[in-house]
Amino acid sequence: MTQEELFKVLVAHCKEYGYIFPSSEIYDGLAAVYDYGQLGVELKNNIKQYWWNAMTRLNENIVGIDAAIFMQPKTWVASGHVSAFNDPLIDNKDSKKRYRADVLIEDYLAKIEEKINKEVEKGRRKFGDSFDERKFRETNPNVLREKAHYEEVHNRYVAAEQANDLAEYKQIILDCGIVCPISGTRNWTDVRQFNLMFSTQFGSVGDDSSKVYLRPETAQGIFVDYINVQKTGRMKIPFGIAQIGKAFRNEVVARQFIFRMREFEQMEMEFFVRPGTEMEWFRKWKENRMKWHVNLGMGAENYRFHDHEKLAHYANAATDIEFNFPFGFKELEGIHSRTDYDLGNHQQLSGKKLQYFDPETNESYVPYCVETSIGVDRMFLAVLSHSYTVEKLENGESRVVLRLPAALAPVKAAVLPLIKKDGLPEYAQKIMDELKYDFYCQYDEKDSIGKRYRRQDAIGTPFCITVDHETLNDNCVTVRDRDTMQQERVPVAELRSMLDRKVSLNNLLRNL
RNA sequence: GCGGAAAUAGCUCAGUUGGUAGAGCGCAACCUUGCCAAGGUUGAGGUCGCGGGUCCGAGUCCCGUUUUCCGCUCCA
Repeated sequence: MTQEELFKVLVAHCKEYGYIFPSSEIYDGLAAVYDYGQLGVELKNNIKQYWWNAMTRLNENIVGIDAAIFMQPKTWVASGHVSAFNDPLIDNKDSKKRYRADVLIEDYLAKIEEKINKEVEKGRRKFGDSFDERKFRETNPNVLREKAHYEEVHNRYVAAEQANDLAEYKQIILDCGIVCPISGTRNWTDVRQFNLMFSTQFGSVGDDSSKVYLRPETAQGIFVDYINVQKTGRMKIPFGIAQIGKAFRNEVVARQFIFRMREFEQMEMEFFVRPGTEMEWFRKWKENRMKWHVNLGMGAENYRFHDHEKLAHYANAATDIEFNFPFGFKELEGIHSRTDYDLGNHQQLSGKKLQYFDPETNESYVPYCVETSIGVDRMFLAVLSHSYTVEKLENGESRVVLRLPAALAPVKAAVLPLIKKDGLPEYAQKIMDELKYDFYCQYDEKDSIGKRYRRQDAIGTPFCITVDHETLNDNCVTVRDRDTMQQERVPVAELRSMLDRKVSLNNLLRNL
């Protein structure tokens, strides 16, 4: 099976077994929006819990918050999202290429400047030492013509930008005869606004002043709450704030199943440090986060770092942890050294002091910040795509099995009476009642035992507990392992401790 | 947003030159059944993605539209 085929089969498997459904499917769905089904939500919750506990329980200096999705709109001015997430885009119908309309016009303006400079250079060569550049610029007819044109276009462009007049953008492009660099034609579509932030009306009577955004990242909730947490939690630098929550981006193209969705969930931790120590912490968190991933046992070779060479304006170091997805190595988690960009901007725009007095150095400063940011949905996809296997058995049949890390598996154990009579179902039900407080278990008495094993394999249940006639005498059950299909006889009284050892999240955390 | 492909039962799919909607698996009930997708009986489940058009008649032909996949494009 090729990787591409595997991906398709995986999507079908997710739907068939209640992991992931297309959202609102009875109404033909909604592009790139998915729902987590009855098993998907369990796996997702386990992933979140593994992360949350690793952050907040294993690190005494990291606490969690849950900030609101709605935030005061100024937040997104300070963060840079309002300017960075708004693009007027235009397509060339011949080359099928898409451009930012403002960039096309700016490039055109730059070309006029170039022309003017060339004229000036020509003049300089012509007149030699007696060349008066200022006078030349003010009198040369070619320069004056180009300059007038530049100013006209520039003024129209600035006006269009301020008024956000998309039709005017297009008119400028047409009037200037700007062509597509690829096709060389002027066959343009209309200019459309692509706002990557979702907005909605706050309050039931809507006007522009009540427009709010759905947060495009959870991090800003941490930054605006920074001072509250630091003061009320008596936090000493270095310390971190962790958060799990939904974020929303109106992606131009959202694809590849749950890899890029318009509504997605992030697990972010912002670690605040003394300026100058951020690279040390950046390295520590790189190491720490990789350890968290590898600890799941999905193979260290399936992860790699990808250091950013081109850094975002807020960062002085950045790396991705990439995972080997069915469609190649892709970003799973980002680790960024964000300097004091966010807190600094919030301090400036809000006018509230966001400084920390460091008793060790006796100085006040805006802390620097190292961020770890992972997509829950991407993590889910990584776990699921890695776990899905089709296995050839000795008898020639094939078996579909989800080799999920046991601590993340939705159902930890299935309790199965070998047959549906002779008191076996009743005994099995008693075992269910014993285990259900600690582990999510499923009871199943329908169909042959073999079929029930396969059903549990398909949803990734690590263990099947089978009650047979002998159980009634010796109080022992058969425990069948999902991966090896090996069976072992275990006293009923020891089931709980056995499961705790093999499938509990705490045990996984202990290995970190 | 552009180009290509696709959409029929819960799932995977068949459906001939346009002529009464099909299979396997799954699901429910009962019987049978002693460890790796057993067998039997019965049953439920489809306005063929949606909307128009052509035709005596459309799952099938034409147009539009929605969603998905692949490729561009975009990507804090």
